[in-house]
Amino acid sequence: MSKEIASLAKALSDENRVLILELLIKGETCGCTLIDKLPISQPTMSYHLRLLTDSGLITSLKEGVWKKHHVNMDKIDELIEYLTQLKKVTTVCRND
Amino acid sequence: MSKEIASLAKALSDENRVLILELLIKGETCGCTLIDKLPISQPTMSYHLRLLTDSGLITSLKEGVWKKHHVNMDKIDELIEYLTQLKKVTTVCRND
DNA sequence: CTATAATATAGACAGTTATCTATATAGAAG
DNA sequence: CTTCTATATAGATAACTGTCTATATTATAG
Repeated sequence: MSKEIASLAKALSDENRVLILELLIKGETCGCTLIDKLPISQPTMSYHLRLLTDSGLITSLKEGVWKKHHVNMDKIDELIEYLTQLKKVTTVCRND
Repeated sequence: MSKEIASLAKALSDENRVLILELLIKGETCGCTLIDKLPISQPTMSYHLRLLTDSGLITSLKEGVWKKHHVNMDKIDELIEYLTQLKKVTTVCRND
């Protein structure tokens, strides 16, 4: 559990990756349009997209020459759920 | 914004730090009791607690010999809020 | 003042990360 | 088949991370 959370958090621990996620979620799907919007080279973008894919936060589908990327809402939900649960624990058990 | 999120995520990107957060939230407050529950040395624990403090995810208060640590719910909320907002964007703008 | 307990700092080190340039691969179009 | 476009891989590199041991600091108690 905490290992999975740490792994998702690691994927989000770089500003460029957070920005990529935002762009993807706003409707961008293709790496080629993303590179114009971030101050990184194409190989670096490829690297970040692979990391995000590995973490499960995005899914990638090859369509001819392009690759379409999508944010995996389940993983976002997983994070929200974990953090929400964390808050609940406090309200019940805090005893200092 | 995305920079702040990346920074919070980075603080959560290590399993031991996630575990520390869970222990703190369950009522633990003192580093000295934490070290018995994680497979790390005292200096390493000190290192993680400092990182968590720097990120704002926990606050630390010296009380005599001990130091009491508390999870900062505002930061947790900040993360939840951001992720929730991210989901909303999708529902409205997705056009692929 | 000295001993004990909690925490911090210093220094070392192996492993990981984000980045680049240069090059390769794969598919589409002429 | 060649050219163009999108993406991936290789190799290099500087910076950062998590960890340790050893030592220092700080506060309490005797």
